[in-house]
Amino acid sequence: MTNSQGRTPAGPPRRTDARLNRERLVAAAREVFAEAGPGASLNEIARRAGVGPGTLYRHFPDRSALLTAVLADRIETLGAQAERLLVSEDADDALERWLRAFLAHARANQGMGSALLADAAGEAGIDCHRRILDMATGLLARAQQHGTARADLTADDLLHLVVGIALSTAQDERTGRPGLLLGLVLDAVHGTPRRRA
Amino acid sequence: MTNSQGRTPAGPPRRTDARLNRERLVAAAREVFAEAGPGASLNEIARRAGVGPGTLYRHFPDRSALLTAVLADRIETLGAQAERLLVSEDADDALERWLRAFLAHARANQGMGSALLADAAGEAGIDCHRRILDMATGLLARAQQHGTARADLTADDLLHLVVGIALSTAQDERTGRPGLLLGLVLDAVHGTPRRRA
DNA sequence: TGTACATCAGTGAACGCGCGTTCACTGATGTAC
DNA sequence: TGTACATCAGTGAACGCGCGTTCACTGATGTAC
Repeated sequence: MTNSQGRTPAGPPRRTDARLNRERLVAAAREVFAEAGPGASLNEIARRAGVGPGTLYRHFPDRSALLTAVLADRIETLGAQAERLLVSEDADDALERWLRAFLAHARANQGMGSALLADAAGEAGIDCHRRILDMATGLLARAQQHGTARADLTADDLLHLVVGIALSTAQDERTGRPGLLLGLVLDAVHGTPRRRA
Repeated sequence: MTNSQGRTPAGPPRRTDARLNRERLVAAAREVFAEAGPGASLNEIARRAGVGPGTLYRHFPDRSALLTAVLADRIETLGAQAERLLVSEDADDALERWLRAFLAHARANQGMGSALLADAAGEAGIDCHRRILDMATGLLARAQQHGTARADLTADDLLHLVVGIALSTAQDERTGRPGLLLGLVLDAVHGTPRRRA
């Protein structure tokens, strides 16, 4: 109420060691989730962060809170990019660029996809979902109005396809593969629906 | 060597109770894998089959053997369908029908996708992978030669996309969704690649 | 600036749980006569 | 067809493991004076 140095009620903890540990935990979680998927061991994350398991629970009441924290800065990045792209010249190109970025993030964090799509536990998870969906919706709508994207297409469909690519190529070492598959999907996005016989 | 009543060395066990239990285990595994994914508890499967855990291990040395057994009849079905479709009239339609069937199977058995694609443990898993890939390759090649499928497309790409759809819609209750997404992918399959600016 | 103290964060052993897996034993089955 | 037996399958308690989670205690930090 009085001072402002990280004193905001919803902000990070105000003690510096607490904040440091929080950062360590998120960093470790990012690593471990990337390696072992969203079901990775929380104890292992605490271990990797160099703190006791109790510390992890002090900062993050459950797995989904931790997942959300890991996702948060990725989403921040994507959000910034979306804003920039929303005012760019080529609406189709903007959509493509953003989807490629999203794919990269989803691949780097297996949890992203699965956490975002369905049973995204907790309010925070829902919020992530919503923000991603909003970005995609904005870019897609513009590509439909001022570009060549098909009208019969929802952002949700598009995200499902991209997340699918991320999931099905999760253990694929060939780096070009996901981008190639996304290219195929993008062809469908800009093509016209087949005429049914 | 002498008689033929299930005496084949690689065949199912010859005692009738053993065979019955094997069938029960596979049926239970089908259920449980469908519910909990390929990482489901083996003890739970044994429990659901009404046998002791030891019995499960007698029949299936490891999880992948069990997964493979569950997949086997699905693959049998898909294989029969592929043979029929390979001599059907419309090559494009044949590919589409088979992909839709494959998608349904992959969705009904979350394990199918992940087990088939990457770390398909063991020789049997590799074999499943190979068989599926062969079917897809045959149908795609025909659609490329006698239909309208794009030439710059591999069966592996196609399967990745379809498995991606299966994975990303795994917990989706809307039944029409996966088919719709596959429709989009099929549009890309038959469309021409975008001209790059 | 220096000190005392209340508060908040960290610790890590411990718990209960379900998992995969084993193995000594029991029991059912198929076979040979 | 009927019986004796060897073989093979089933049993399920038990083991060790790592998991998620808790909590009584310790210690560091920021604040007030």
